[in-house]
Amino acid sequence: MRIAGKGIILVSLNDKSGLGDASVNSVVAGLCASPEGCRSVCATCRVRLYAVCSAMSEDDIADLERLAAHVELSPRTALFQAGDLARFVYTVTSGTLRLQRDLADGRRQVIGFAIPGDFIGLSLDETYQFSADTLTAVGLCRFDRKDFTSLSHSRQPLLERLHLAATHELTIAQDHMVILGRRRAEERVAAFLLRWRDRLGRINGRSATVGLPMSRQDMADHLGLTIETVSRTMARWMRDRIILDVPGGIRVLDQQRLAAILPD
Amino acid sequence: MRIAGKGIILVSLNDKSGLGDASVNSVVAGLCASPEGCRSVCATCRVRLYAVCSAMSEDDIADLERLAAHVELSPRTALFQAGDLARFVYTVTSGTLRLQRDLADGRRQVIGFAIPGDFIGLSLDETYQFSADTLTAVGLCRFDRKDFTSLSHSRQPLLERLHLAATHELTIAQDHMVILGRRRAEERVAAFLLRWRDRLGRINGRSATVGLPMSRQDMADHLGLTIETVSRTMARWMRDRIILDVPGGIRVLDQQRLAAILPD
DNA sequence: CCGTGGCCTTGATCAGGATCAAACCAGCGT
DNA sequence: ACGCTGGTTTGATCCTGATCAAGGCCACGG
Repeated sequence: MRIAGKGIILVSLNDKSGLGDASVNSVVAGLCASPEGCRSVCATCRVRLYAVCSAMSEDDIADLERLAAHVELSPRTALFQAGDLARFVYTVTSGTLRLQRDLADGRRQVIGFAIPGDFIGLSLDETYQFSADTLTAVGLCRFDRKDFTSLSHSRQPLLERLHLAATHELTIAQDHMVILGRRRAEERVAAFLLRWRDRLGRINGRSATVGLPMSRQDMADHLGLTIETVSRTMARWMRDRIILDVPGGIRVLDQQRLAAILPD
Repeated sequence: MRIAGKGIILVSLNDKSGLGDASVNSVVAGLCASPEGCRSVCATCRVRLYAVCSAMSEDDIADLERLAAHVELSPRTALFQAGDLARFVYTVTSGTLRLQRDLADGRRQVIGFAIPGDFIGLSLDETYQFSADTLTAVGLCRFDRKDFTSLSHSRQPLLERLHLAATHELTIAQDHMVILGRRRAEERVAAFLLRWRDRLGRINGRSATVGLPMSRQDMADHLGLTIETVSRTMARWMRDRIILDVPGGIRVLDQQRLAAILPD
């Protein structure tokens, strides 16, 4: 587990699976006793240049830092649930989260996955419109939503950057609508792998090895498929030497053939 | 056809179907000779209170008006195509447009429909990410994209309103992901009818009669279904007296049963 | 009045992916 | 080593919605 800046506390807000690592939690708690998280240090932040914070000048970043608290979460922990009062907004500094909406009868749609640099909590409403859960250990920079909103209204570059992020998200969402509405199963999986690889590449540097911290079920719920269809599709590609199974992910062996599955 | 304010020109930028009404076009052209559209008059604008313009004070609205040109389009006309250089952004003042993305092999995904008050052209990119076509006669308030962007940077309330619009669109898009990814055919059609009714209700006032300016094919391409499935589903509801066929749309007879089709 | 073209509806059949079921596998605690 | 557990793979069968095909309806124009 990565230990950042000054003092970090592990907060396991809502550990559904019982996997919370109480020992690590208590060890680190000695460094920062507040259960509300610790002051963040932008100077050492690894995602500062990617995140919305990049809009802030050296002078202004101090004001942002004053609002920020750093939070670390264990894997498989709920950050918030759809319908919860939206007190906070977040910037992801490390790890991966799953964002999803649920229907009353148990069906899920995974709206997306959040990775370092992503901003979580864009919403008009007083409540969150989706749930967010960690897949891995996750580091977050947390802001009070109301404070953050008023700061964005007094620091225009931040508002501009926020608007940019929202517009970008919208384009992604429309892309995904095409996948869900008009692509066949094989195309959906191929599109997902290629895009996920690109996204990771933008922060880690491009690599044929693609980490997949989400389960097959998560991928299925993201792509509007069943776990069996996702599993069969990828198994076929492994037999065909298009991808290779590696622990915690896959390696793309034949980018050409994978991309060729997608018309347009 | 509605004739607004001072002088209006009908511009048929790219009439694919040959349905452009040349006679009306030339009649109205006498009032405003410029093919680039005419000056807009915000004072008489019917959507001013709903649209992004609502952010502007009485004083500032003059600056917005200076950038605006009013454009009227015939039914079944292309406003822009995906990939075109994004010169303009628009506010819809009347009528309905279809927004869609196309795959190389002819499959379409209708991203959404734009109605009065909607803002079209939110995009990071220099090119449009989707195509926009009129379904009915449409009135638009047109702005040069670059001018509009710089105005929004000097008039913060406009930027805030724009950001609000983008965030709202994002929520709508996420809703639609659930429909496309996890809803069955019948649920998709029910969700569409109920939401479309709500949207129209917000500008026209609530009514059991719901105008459907889009074709069955458009609905199918919006919902990730085929035209036959949409047709069959609605035909069944008509037999069951849940909805009634009226020219140009439907009437909701049994809101209860329609809503009951949707879990959650 | 009839022919034509668009769109919509309806019926028959098909298939892609879902569902059902069982086996597999790795990690983990005992 | 053992058996549990949760996720994954694989196989057999089913079903929803797609596809294929025909016919209906209506607005237009000759």
